[in-house]
Amino acid sequence: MIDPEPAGASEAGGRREEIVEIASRLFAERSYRGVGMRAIASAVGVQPASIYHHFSSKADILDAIIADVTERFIAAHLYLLDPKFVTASSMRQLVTEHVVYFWQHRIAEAVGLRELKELSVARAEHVRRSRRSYQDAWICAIQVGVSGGWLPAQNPRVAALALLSMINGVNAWYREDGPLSIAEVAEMHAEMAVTGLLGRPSMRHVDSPRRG
Amino acid sequence: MIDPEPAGASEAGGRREEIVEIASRLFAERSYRGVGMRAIASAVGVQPASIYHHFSSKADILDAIIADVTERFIAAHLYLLDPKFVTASSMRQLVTEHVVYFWQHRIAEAVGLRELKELSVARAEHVRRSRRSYQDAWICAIQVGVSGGWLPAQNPRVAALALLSMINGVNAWYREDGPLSIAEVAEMHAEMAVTGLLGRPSMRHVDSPRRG
DNA sequence: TACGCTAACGAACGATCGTTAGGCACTGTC
DNA sequence: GACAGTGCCTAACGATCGTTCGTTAGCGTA
Repeated sequence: MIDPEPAGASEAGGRREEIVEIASRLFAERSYRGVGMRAIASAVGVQPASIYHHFSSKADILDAIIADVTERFIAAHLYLLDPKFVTASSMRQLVTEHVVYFWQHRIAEAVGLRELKELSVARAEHVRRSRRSYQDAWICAIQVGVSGGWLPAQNPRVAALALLSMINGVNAWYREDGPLSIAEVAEMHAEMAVTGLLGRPSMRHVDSPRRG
Repeated sequence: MIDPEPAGASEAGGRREEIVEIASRLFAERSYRGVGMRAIASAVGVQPASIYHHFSSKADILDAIIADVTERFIAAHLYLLDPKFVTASSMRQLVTEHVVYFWQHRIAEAVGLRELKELSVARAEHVRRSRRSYQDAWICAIQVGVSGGWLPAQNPRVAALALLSMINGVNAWYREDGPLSIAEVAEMHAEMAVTGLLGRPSMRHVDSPRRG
């Protein structure tokens, strides 16, 4: 039973991964600025100075947390919104996978959402651009559906942003000890999104808004 | 032209209101922990110590920002969800007013959303309870609509939370210099919510979710 | 003139912040 | 057996944090 990583260290990865994992949990709970290097070090079971053997700065830890999580999902799923092949079915699939993925990575996603401004300007802009491309793909896909006559959405841009708010909001209220699995919630959202939010009966009565 | 409040001070209120207004803007931009008393004081045009004549602590300023904004809207609009009188029309009205109100108070709402944990436990719990009662009223109202047969929502709780995520998410993407007024966006959301998200055609095919 | 109140001031308190310097123990390689 | 590299240590750096101190100028009232 001679284990070179006696306690806490989740598995093979080593200290760097362990620091990322622990720091993201702390950042998610108490915010980036609310957690000092001493708190991270103490949670890892190490002295503050030792962290600087694995990361060049505190912001570098935040980088490592946010870096891929957001972009990996987008890069891997953008094809489902390809204007040439998008269908109601592929939209449904994407909504489902989006909800499940975001829940599975909820800690990093929460940090990425909350602490984006703490990143260096270049890094933050990169993440923002990535998100923007995902948004735009959704808008475009819905536009295609409207043009093709199989989606009656009134305003593709507003519909897309409302849809994304809806599915990004799941993490804010879903609890694992509730009556529904995340997969069930995801399917419900796919259903609400594609046949409900985007596919409502086209009675399109645009009455005049109250203020310009 | 002898003005006792020469510069910046928005109007009658006096220093206290001025500090609340400036601090909420700073907190929204750089987060609660990212803004020191010296920064607030400097933005107000005063020495740090002077702020303690108006507030007993930094957290007290945050209290003043978050205190009413969240609860005032809820208290004023909860009647629209009264189970005995709720209709599709009153739901539509509430969604519209919700979106407009939240946009008009977007700075305080952003701070209230982001920095809720920085509040004292009692204060934070009070706000959470208030939000919860609003949520529950929505769930109950949708339930009434389903029972009454005029809302085909599949799961009232999930539908309500999805709806709230959708309308709370507007502030995250809406920009005033875009092509749509906030009133127009609000009306669109009311339309999407009531005739789309909640009122989709009842083809209710509940296929088995992938994972338990 | 004396008092009390308000709103502000400059200066400093102890604590904590992110970070760095320098050294010690261990490991594998020449 | 010397050497470089790794991982961690103790100790401390200067900066900034929220807050408190004692004081003062201005104003209204007795």
